[in-house]
Amino acid sequence: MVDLSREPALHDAIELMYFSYRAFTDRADKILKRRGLGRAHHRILYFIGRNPDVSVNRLLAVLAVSKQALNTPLRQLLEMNLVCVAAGGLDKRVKPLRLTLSGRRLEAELTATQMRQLQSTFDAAGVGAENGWRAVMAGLARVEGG
Amino acid sequence: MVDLSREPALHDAIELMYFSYRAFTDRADKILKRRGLGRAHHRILYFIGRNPDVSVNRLLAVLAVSKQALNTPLRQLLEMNLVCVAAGGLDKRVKPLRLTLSGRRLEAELTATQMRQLQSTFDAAGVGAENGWRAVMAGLARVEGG
DNA sequence: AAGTTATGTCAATATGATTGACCTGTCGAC
DNA sequence: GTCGACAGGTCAATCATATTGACATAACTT
Repeated sequence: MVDLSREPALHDAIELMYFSYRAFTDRADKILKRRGLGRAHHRILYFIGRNPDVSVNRLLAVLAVSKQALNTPLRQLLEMNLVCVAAGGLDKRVKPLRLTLSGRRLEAELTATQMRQLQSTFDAAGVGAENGWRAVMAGLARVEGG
Repeated sequence: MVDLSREPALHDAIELMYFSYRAFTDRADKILKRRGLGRAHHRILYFIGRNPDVSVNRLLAVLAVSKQALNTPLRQLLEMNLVCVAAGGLDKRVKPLRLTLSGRRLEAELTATQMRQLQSTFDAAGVGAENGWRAVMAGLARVEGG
C-alpha cells in the first residue's frame, strides 16, 4: 500500500513525470514536424543511430511495437535516404540498418536538442541530483510490464 | 554546445526518459484498456481529481490540447458517470467539473498503481536520490516551449 | 445592443497504433 | 532436396488521438 502521508509528494511526482516528458519531447517534435516526420521516425532514427547494423526484429523488440507500426515510418526513412541497409552479414534474411550521412545529421540535430536540455538541467541541479535522478529513472524503467 | 565527453551519459539519459516513461504509463494503460478507456481519459480524470471544480478552459490550458481533442473523451466520461458538472458558481457559462464516486474510485485505482511504482522506486533509491530526481524533473518541466 | 467569453459540435484530415492474413526469401535440420 | 521455422514486407480494417476550420448557443461585459 501507499503511505498516506506521502500521497501529496507522490501526486507531485506523477505530475513531474507528465510535464517533464512533455517538455522533453516538445522541441524535437517541432524540428520533426518541419520535415514532415513524427515521433515514430525519431525513435527509429535514434535507435539505429545508437545501434548501427541493428535488425528490423531487434528494433521491433526494443520499441515494443508491431511490425506493421514500424513498417511505414521505416520505409519512409529509407525512401528519404535517411536510413540505409548495409551489405548483408552471414544471414541474408536480416537487414542491418544504418543511418546515412543525412540521417546522422538529422539524428544529431534532434538528439543535440535533448542533450542540451538535459545538460543545462543537470548543471543547474548538481551532480548529486543528476545521480539521484539516474537511479530513480533506472528503477522506474526496470519495473516494466509488472 | 554539448560537452562531448558527456555525450554517452546524455545518451543514457535520453534512453532513461524514454524507457521510464513507457514503464510508468504501462500499467495504468492496461487498467484503462479493460474499461475501454485511453490515456486521454486518464489525464482528464487525474486533473479533475486533483483540481475539483476545474473549468473546461482550465483543463484545456493544463493539458495543452484543442477543445475538440478534449471534447470526445470528456463527453464519454460524463456519459459513463465518472465525471459530473457541479452546481454552477457565479458565472453560469463555466462548468465546474468534478469526479463522481465511481470516477474517484477509478482515478484512485489508476493513481495508486503509479504511486506504488514511484514509492517503491524512491524507497529503493533513497531520499537523496528522490530529491535529486525531483530537482531534475522540475528543471526539465520548466524549460518547456523554448 | 454589441461584443467577448465559455462551451459544444460537425467535418475533414493526419498520425500512430492495433490484429489478422498472407507473401517472399533464406536458413537449418533431417 | 524438402520442410518447417524465421526475417521481413505488405494489404486491409479498425481504433485512438490529435489537428484546423467553421459555426452555434448561452451568458457575461460594456
